[in-house]
Amino acid sequence: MSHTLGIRQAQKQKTRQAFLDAALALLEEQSLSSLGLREVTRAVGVAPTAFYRHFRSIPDLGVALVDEALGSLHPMVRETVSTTGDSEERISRAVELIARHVAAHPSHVRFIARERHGGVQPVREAIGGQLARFALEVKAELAKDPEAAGWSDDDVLMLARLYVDQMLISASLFLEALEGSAEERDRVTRLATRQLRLITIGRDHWLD
Amino acid sequence: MSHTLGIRQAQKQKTRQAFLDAALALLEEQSLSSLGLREVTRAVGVAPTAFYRHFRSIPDLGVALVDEALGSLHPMVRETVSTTGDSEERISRAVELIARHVAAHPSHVRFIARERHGGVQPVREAIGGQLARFALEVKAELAKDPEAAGWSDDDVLMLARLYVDQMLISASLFLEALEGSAEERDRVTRLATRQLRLITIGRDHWLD
DNA sequence: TCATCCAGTTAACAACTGTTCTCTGGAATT
DNA sequence: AATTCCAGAGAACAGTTGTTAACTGGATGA
Repeated sequence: MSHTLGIRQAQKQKTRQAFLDAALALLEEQSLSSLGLREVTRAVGVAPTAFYRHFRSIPDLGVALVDEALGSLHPMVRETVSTTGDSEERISRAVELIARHVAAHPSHVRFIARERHGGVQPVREAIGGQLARFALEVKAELAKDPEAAGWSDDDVLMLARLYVDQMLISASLFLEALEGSAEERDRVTRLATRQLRLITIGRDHWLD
Repeated sequence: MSHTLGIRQAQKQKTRQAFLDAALALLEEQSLSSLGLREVTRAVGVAPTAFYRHFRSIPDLGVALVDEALGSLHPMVRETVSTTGDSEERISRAVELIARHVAAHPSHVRFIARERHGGVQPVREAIGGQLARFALEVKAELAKDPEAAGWSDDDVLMLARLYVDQMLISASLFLEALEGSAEERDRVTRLATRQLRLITIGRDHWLD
C-alpha cells in the first residue's frame, strides 16, 4: 500500500516530473551535454534556482531520465522473450513490442540511443547498467529454453547481448522511420524480423 | 600527380588540421552539440574569428571530422571482408582489424559512436551516409561469395547491415576496454568473434 | 494556534558565448 | 616593383551561462 502524499510532496513530484518532461522535449534536438540548467527551468516556467530543489546537476537529471526511460521496461522485455510460442512467434512478438514502444515513447528511445555513447559519463554508466540488466534477463529466459542445452553460460550471455543490441538497433531504425511513410516503417519491420531470424538460425546450429 | 601547394595554402591546411585535431581532443569528454567555437580556437591557439576562415559553423567542422574518421576506412573494410580464406579466417581478420583500428584511432571511433545518434543533424546524416556506403560495399563482397547463391538482393543487404552494425558495436566495446586490462580486451575479442561466428552460422543455414 | 519547514522567488555575480566590423602583414599575382 | 589577396588578429556587441545568498508564503506537525 502506497502512502498518500501531502499537498506539499505531491506538488514537488509534479514539478520534478515537469523538469523531466521539459528536458526530454529539449533533448529531441540536442545532446545532454549541451543542455543548460536555465534552458530547462525556462521551459518549465520556474526560476533557475528551483532546479536545485530537485537535482544536483544536469547529469543528475540525466540519470533520472535513464531510470524513467528504461526502468519500467524490464517486465515487458522479460515477457516478450519468454519461452512461450515457437521462435518465429517470439520474433514477431519482439519486433512488435519494439515498434509499439518506439511509437509510444519516441523521445525516451531517442534519449537512450543518443546518450548511450554520449558525452556525460554518469548517464552513459546508468544506461550501460540498465542494458547489462536486460542482457542478464534475456539470458535467464534463453537458459530456460530446451534449445540452450549444452550451451556454456558464457555463450548464452553472448547470445543475449546480441539480441539486446539488435533490439536497440531496430528501435533506432523505427525511430528514424517514425516520421516517414507507413511503407518505410514496414520495411524496417521486415528488416528487423529477418535479422532476428538469422540470429535465431545461428543459435539453432551453434552446437553443430 | 598532386599539385604542390604554395606556402599560403599549406599553412591554411595546417591550421585547418589543427582545428580538427583540437576538436577531436575536446570531444573525448563532451558531445559535439556542446562544443563551443571559442573553446576550439582557444585550444588551437588562434583568435576566435580565425575559425570562420575554415568552417562555416561547428556542425560543419563535425561533418569534416566524419570524413576524416570514416573516409579512409572503406578500402580496409572492403579488403577485410573480401572472399579470401574460409569464414573463420575472415572473422578473425575482421576482429583484428577492428581492434587495431580502435587502438590506433580511439578518438575517431569515439566520435563516430557518440555522434551517430547525436544532437547535430548534419553530422548524423554524414555518418549515416558513410555507414550506408559500408553496408553496400560489404554487400558487394558478400554477393561474390558462392555462399550467396539463391539469396535475394534484399537479404544480402540485410546481412551486410547486420555485419556493419556488429562491427560498430564491437568497436565501441574495444573502446571501453582500451583503458582496461589486457585480459579485458581479450574477453571483448572472444565475444566479438563468437557473435560474428553465430551470425555466419545463421548465414550458412539461411536457405534451409 | 503557533513555530517550523521548505519549494520556489528575486537579485546579483563574474565568466562565458557567437558574430560583426575593421585592420594588418606577408604571400601571390601581374 | 607594384598591386591584389586573404589568413589571422583585435576590439566590441548583446546575450547567455551556473551558482551564491537572502527572501517569502503556504503547508506541516506540535
